[in-house]
This record gives sequence, structure tokens and C-alpha cells, in this order.
Amino acid sequence: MLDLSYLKGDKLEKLKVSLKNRGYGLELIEKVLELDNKRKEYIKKVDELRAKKNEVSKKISQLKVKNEDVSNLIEEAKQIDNELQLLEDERKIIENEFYYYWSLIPNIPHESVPVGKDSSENKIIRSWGDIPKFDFEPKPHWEIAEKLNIIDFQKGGEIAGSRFVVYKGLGAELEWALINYFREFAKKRGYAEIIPPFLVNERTMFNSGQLPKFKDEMYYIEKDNLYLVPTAEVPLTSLFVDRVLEESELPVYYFAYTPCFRREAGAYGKDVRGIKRMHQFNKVELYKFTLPENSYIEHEKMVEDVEELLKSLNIPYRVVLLCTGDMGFASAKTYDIEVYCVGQKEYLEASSISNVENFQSRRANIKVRRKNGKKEFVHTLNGSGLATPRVLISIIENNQTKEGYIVVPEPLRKYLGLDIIK
RNA sequence: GGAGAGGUGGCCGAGCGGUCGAAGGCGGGGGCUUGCUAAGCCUUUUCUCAGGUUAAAAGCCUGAGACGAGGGUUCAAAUCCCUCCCUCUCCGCCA
Repeated sequence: MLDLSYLKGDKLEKLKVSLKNRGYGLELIEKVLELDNKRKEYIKKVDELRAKKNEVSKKISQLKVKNEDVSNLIEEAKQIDNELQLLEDERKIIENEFYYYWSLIPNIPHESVPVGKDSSENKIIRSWGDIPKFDFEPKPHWEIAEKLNIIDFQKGGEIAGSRFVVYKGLGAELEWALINYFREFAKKRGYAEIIPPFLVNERTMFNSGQLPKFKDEMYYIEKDNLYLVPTAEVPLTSLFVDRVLEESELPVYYFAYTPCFRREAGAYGKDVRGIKRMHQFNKVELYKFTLPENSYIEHEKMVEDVEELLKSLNIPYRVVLLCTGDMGFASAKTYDIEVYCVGQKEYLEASSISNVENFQSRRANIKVRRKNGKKEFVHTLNGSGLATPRVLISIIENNQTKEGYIVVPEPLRKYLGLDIIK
């Protein structure tokens, strides 16, 4: 959520440019401005009336001490009260409506973010690694995994539905090997481990920006009013909810493994084969709380962390700077890291690393007390480090052999106790 | 799920119908002191919204609101009543 000062003067112009660059129409901001004006009118009216009432009340208490008659004043106060009641009700409706629309306004992109309409205008920053060559036609991961009996797509469908899979035997072991390797890596890089709840309440979903805009993307348990986490970013954001941190406590680095649950509403028919897009997947998430002035340095450092992780697994990747039109709702600047998969013959997004500045901390009310005593919202950053499915695809496809086996990347061998899956 | 206790400013903790945005302490800021040993003394210190002042911001001024959340009683609520949420203790249930 943005500061309300974006509704005035120069900042309003900035906000309008931001919305345009993100591909939003004018309707939203017009609606917000209209409601803001109405809201201010009501605030003024209500405040004035309340001031009047407070004055009368004060008079009553003063006279009462002297034992004088106050029945006239009480009558007057009652009348003001009637009027006030009506105004306050109307004001509340307007304010709620205003804040609802205001919370649909996305973050302002950082000045270093390229302006563009969609993913075609993202900027490739750098690439690493050689694309493996084969003297046979490489197969897609689902064929290899099915044949080796390490992923059961059929069973996933039977047990839960499409876009769910069952990892079996060495498949499950490989999955855990990846998760544990990611965890170990994050720990080495100075992040502290968290195991958060996998179900969270509405406020927590609001804090990270998932609600109210993306309600349909989430699994919701009506009976208990809880949501399944779509990413560990959600509970991690709320780790310091309603808190004021000391400057000396920052930066804080956290990581958490969680399964991630996404309805993938609107993705029907897209990426249906394999494990590229699923309703449930595993991810280790990196998260930072930083001082505002340090967040962009910390952002670059987080990208570097993930790059090192991919290098250690010898997975070819490229770093992509998302343009304004492709960036997520809460983000001010996002790098995607895409891994190359020979079976798909394309780069797949395996990590998304964002600096959301104070967009989430404002919602979650997380501040830092500066040396001068002033309180300021902290900046938060999040990045996948990493999500398993796309990494798994890359490993299966890039390390396949002619016989349909998978050569296990060196760092994972100690977990599996073998070099090759056959 | 049942019984009880409680939720107050960065923290601890008073207040239990009007003069309370809230005593006191700790912590933080500023200053003074430096013969009674990283001490003492003085002073200051919540946030949000609206309006005014301003080129604008800061600051300042005016008003409103906030003592877990939401309702209610009352001219007036941190203080009384109701509902919900959370924390703690005990009991029950349970991996």
C-alpha cells in the first residue's frame, strides 16, 4: 500500500505515470480520487460537529462541578448527537470504500525499471552457463520422470486433481535433496531458518499484498477463515507485524521452506504437461527486512545469492529485469532468474526476487526507530531461493542420458547416496 | 471444547465515568555537571487523519480520532455492558 501523500501534487502525477506504465487504465485512479474528495468532505463535516459536541460536553462538566443546572445543555448535546450519528455512518461507508480501492493500487516502480508493456520488453541483464548439447534428441522431463517411475502424474490427478503430482521413491528423495540443499545454502549465506504456519489469516494475506486483489488465486478454508500460503513470503512478511524495530536489529535475513498452494485461476490449458505449473509445489524463500537506504544493495546481494546457488548446481540461467508492465503488484523492482531446460528448449522462471520497498511494511505496520527518534517503515525484500519444480525440470532435462537416466548434480549426491538415477 | 486471569504509549506498569493522550519507571533524544568510579542532575520523547500557514517539504497552529477489534449505554468511556480475537493458568481431547 502506498502513502496517501500520493494523492496530492507532484506525487499524484508520479502515481498516474506508474499506473500507466503498469498497463492500468484511468478508471481506478479516477474512482480513488472521487472517493478521496468525498471522504475529505465527510471528515470535515464530522470533525466540526464533533468539536461542537465536545465543547458542550466540557461545559456540562464544568457547570456540574458548581452544581448548576445543565439540562438545556444536555438537550443540545443530544440533538448534535443525532445529527452526528447519521454523518458518521455515511462517512464510514465512504472511508471503507476508499481504502478498498486504495489497496488495489500497485507499488510505484523504481526509476531503474524499464518501461514496457509485457514480458517481451523485459531486459536480459546477464546469462551464465553453457547450454548442454546432446548427440540425441533430448526428451521432456515428464517422459523421463514417468519412465523412471519417480513422478506419478496419473496418481496426482486421481488423488487431488490436475496439476497435482506424486513424487515417488527417488523422485521424492531428489525433491528433498533439493529442498535440503537450498536450506543449507541459505543458512550459509546468513539467513536464519523459519518454519511458519502454512495456513494464515486474512490480515496476514493483506499485509503481503495478496488480499484483496488476488483472492481468487488462493485456497481458502471457509470454516476457519484461513488461507493456504501461496508462498512463504506471506507469513514471513508478518513476522514483525505491528512492531517497531531498533536500527541495530536490521538487516534481518530469514529463509523458510514451505509448500506453496496456488489455484492458478485463469491458467487453464496453459503448461498442462509436466510439473511446470502446479497447484502445490515446494519452495525455499529468502526474505530480508532492511533500512530503506540499503534495500537496493540488499536486493542485488539477494540476486547474487540465488545465482551462486544455481552455479553450484551447474544450471545455465539468465537474470532478467522485469519491465513495468510485467512486474508484480507489490514490487518496486523485480529480477527473475530463469533456468534453461533443454527438453522445453526454453528458459523457465525459477526465481523472482523483488524489492517491495515499504509497500508491505506499511500494510503490516513494521517500522524502524531511527537514531533521531523518528519512526520509519522498513523495506522488505523477497526472493525464491529456490522453487523446486523448475529447477527439477532443468536438472532432469539437462542431465539426461541417452538411456533415459538422470545424472545427479554433484552437490545433491550426498543426500541421495548415488550419482545416477536409473 | 470447559473454567478462570488478562490485553494501556518502544518496553514495564498505574488509572476503573468528566479536569486522561493517559502517573511513575525503563529505554531513546537534547543539555548541564564531572571527585563520590560506563555515575549524577535538568529537560524532552506516541501515532493517524483533516484544515491553516508554505512555492513545496519540514516545522508550527487549529480541530478530530486512536488505551486488542467491533458494537452498545451516557451529554461524557481506557474506565460500565455485549460480541469477537489474542495471550496466560487449570481441566478435557489429541499427533
